[in-house]
Amino acid sequence: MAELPLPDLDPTSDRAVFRQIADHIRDAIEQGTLAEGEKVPSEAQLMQHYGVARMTIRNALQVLQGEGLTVAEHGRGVFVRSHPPVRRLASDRFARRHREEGKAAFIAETEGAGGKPSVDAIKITEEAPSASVAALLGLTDDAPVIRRSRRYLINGQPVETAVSYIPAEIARGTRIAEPDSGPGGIYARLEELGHRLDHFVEEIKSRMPLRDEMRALKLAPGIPVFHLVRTAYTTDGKAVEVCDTVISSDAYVLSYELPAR
Amino acid sequence: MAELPLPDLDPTSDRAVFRQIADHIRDAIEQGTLAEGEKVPSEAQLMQHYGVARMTIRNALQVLQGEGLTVAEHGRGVFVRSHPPVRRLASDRFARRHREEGKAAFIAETEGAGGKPSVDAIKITEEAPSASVAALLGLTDDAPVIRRSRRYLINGQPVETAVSYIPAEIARGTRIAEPDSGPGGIYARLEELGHRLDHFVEEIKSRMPLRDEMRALKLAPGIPVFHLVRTAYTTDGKAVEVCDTVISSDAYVLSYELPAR
DNA sequence: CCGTAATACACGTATGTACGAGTTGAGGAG
DNA sequence: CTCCTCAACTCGTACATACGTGTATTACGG
Repeated sequence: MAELPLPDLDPTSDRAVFRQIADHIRDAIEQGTLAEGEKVPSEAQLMQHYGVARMTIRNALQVLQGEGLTVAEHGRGVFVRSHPPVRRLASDRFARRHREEGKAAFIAETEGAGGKPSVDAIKITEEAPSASVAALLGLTDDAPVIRRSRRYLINGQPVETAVSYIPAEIARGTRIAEPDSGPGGIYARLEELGHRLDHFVEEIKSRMPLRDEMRALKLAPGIPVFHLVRTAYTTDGKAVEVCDTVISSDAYVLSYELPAR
Repeated sequence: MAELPLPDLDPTSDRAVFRQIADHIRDAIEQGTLAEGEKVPSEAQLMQHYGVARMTIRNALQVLQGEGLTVAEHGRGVFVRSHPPVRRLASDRFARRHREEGKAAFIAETEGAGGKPSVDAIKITEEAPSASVAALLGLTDDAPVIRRSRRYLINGQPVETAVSYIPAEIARGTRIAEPDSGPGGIYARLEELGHRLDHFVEEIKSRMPLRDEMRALKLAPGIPVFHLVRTAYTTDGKAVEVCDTVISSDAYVLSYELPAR
């Protein structure tokens, strides 16, 4: 094992021992002494080095894991998280010119960046919308919606789950209610149906994933998600779609261009 | 103490005991049985209820804390996190019409939402930019920048830290290099100096806060941050400012409007 | 030479104990 | 009645121990 030069504890410090240890390892990571993917000394080694109990070491390691700096692999060790190549989700990804090329936004964007896109777990149902979706779509209580849920993967790695809601009055019986929505995706279909799209509004939250999201996106502990809700408006000001997506925050950087006017 | 009806453990389950306990409490929170701000049963009570060791209870509580669902208060108990009123950070906040009203974006926006804005810890220095800032500003190696760092608070609660970088060639000796940048903020000053702003590009990451950020924003464990880097471009395509901000994710929802064209 | 079984090592889960430190409320002193 | 002290309760930190489960290496037998 390559010797990692860790400082000794400062017994005069007020700072808890396990925090001091976490600080030492964090510093080593931030300064590159411990490189990405490299193995952090084992619990036993750290116990020996610092002369403390295992619980203290585990507390320290848990701090780092909660910060998303390390991942523990059962039976193998604790490793410095390697940050996967981050993709940029650009604000013009729904521009009509892309749609007219016949590809859905995700496919076009991923292939353009040299990745192999795939879509997974497509489920389509018709149901009553939640209160918040109904409000965004401007629907009355009992108007049903078509619900399209699916999962996006890049090179087999899940990166995003998405659920679209379209008023059933618009989508029922059209290709929007089929698993394969055809070239250009559902936005192309909506325009063909005479709903000329004018703009989108995206609302972005950041939070820790729920249990299900952690599973669906194969997220390591300490990795938050973007929760993005996009509403599509037509030129006559009507909302025709709401898309609720959860995006792994280490797969993407979001990018927006804003006019200064 | 109001009795919280928690299920018993399932001894046949593969799921670790502390995870089962975390699941029970999480369910109670999600179903509203445990309301926001309410006290989770104490460690001693949970030990008694489940008949397990304290470490097992603490592991369970730590899971929930890592998910941002609860906060522990030393000497008082563990409480269901209450989500503060979330504010919307709109994409038109830097529109010229706002600037011309003579208020900086943050002040105008916060007062509009009925909060008391304040700004804190203003520090201005001149220094050599980091490689990434230099690249965004299109500067050569040794061209210095003016660095304006500050912290924004709403009703005394810190919500955002921001650091702006402006080429020293532009800002040196102007009001941009003073603590009070005057009405309309530095964007107003830049336009007065003949740098007519055309558009901004914002890049958004989501991640767990670093130690310093956690302190500066008074963040509870389990709360991620937005890391937003905005670059301001003039009509002749030159970058004149880079603003690097870290925003508490439970203070804000970001909102953007995108054209469909 | 190869496959398999034993082994060492890694983290995961759980028990029990002890003491420290912040908060709160009850009860006694003034 | 008020103030203060103290006890009780809370979470925070740290120790010691034991066993489970997954991984990788080594040694041995075929």
